Amino acid sequence: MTRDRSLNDVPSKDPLSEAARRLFGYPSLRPGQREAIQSVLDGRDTLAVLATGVGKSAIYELAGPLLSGPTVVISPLIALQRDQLTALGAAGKLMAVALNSVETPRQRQHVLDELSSGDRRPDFVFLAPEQLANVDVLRRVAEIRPVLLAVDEAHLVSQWGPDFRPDYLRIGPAVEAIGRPVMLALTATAAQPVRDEIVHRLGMREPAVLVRGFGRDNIHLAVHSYFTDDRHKLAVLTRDVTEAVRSVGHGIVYGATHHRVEALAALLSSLGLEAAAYHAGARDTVRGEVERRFHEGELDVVVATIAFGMGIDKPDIRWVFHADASGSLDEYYQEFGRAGRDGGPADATLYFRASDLSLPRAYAASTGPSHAALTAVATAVGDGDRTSLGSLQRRAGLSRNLTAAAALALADAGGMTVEADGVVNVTGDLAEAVKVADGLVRSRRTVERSRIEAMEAYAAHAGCRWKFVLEYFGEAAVDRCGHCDNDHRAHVGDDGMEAPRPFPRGSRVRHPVFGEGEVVGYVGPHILLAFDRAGYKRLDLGLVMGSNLLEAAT
DNA sequence: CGCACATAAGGTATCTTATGTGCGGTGCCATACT
Repeated sequence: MTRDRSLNDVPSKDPLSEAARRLFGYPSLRPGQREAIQSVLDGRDTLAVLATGVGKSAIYELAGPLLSGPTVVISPLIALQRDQLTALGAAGKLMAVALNSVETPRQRQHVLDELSSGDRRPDFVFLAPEQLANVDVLRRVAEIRPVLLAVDEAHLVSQWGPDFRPDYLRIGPAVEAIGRPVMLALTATAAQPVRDEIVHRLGMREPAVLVRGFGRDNIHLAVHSYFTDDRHKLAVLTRDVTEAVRSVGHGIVYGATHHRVEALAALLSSLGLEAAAYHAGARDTVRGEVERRFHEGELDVVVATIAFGMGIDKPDIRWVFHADASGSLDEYYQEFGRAGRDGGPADATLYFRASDLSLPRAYAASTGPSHAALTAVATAVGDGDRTSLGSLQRRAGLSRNLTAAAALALADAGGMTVEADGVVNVTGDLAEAVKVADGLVRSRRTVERSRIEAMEAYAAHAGCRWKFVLEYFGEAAVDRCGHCDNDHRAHVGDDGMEAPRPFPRGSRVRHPVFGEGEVVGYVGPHILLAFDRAGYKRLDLGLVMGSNLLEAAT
């Protein structure tokens, strides 16, 4: 018999909040968290796009135990896994383990044994996606019969999967192999095309998609783009950094290359600031020391490449300046979003020159497996119709990742399948599959390139910048946010005339050249579209209206 | 894609301009060495 509490507890406690308090001591749940947990508890695959600071990990921390079974968490960085283990350890009531290459073989074996036969099986298992490629790990994970699989930083499926860390594309098959638990994908940023790719790649079934706002009222957006050359830009940037450190506090400068951030850090140091460089080329001890000093407030500024970010949750970063533009608005949003997490005022300023984008363009041009790699892998399959990724790698003479990326591209092209355990089955004509895969890689490069155009369009935008960002992420926005540079200038951009809006935001349209796509939003005299194949395009509304360039599609 | 740097060419300036080439971001994991 449950005790009737209606008499002494005026509003009856809801079970989620109670579990949150009992298990983790969370005083309350935020709206996004509650909906996502409920969705998972209802047995639905769930994609939660929740802004930084909402506490996404709390969703699987609570949903797993409430489903009364183990949770597998796919996490991209060992450092993040470590943070989560520490947090769960501090809560004290639940058992969490991680499997990664840092553990000694003994520790690793101990964890594996615990999965199979321990007296008490772990409530949480943290893994990088690469671990799922290990058949032993896969088997043991299957044995604990996980009830929930959570993919943290799920946008990486789309961002890193196609070439950098192809194991991100193998999560989908692995989910089937471990008994198809409920899936939960978590991210702080995903524009509509990215959401679609996450759902598709992970093989989520009719997922609930929860999107909390992308707006951050405390962050002021600005772009400076009047520079005569790079020296001029750096002169203005260093002046602004000095001023910002003096008047509001510490921040981050993002730069494009190792050499760039080293040089800038040295320059700022020579001006008397506590500045340090951070990039993946530095020794781990140096990187750790920079993180620690920044966290403890010893540094005025960290000058960093994109390596500095995930896991940095210092709340009082007052400004994020970009010495070089990011490769996409998605990345830019992630990076500047590290400012002002405490809710206090913060600045996100882009120091822009059009030539900044040449580097991202070069990366975009080389993304995905080359024709040579596709051919090498197709040839390595030979006459046999069943082989493994491991033997393909040896025969093709390519790296593990490139082999996997090429094999997965050939699988997309219908030439083969790649099973969770790495078994490759030929299912079609491989010569044909190479051609199709080439086409798929090319169209991916086109899409990557279009994302750079969106970054460029942001830099050039004369209207409200927040409106531009929010519409990019598929969110309705007011015409003037009041906290960006353009809104502070009088009568710039938006001239008050209502531009015509022939298609609702989010609706499907068809273009004679670019094919089908979705309406992202209306930016000044342009309509911003995300085409399935051609990527982001900004089209002139006058032209669109005048020539019936677009028609509604279903 | 385009910048930085190296080399070559031009014609006689220890120097300018043209042409060529390399290079650039994220991290897992396994394996082969001290």
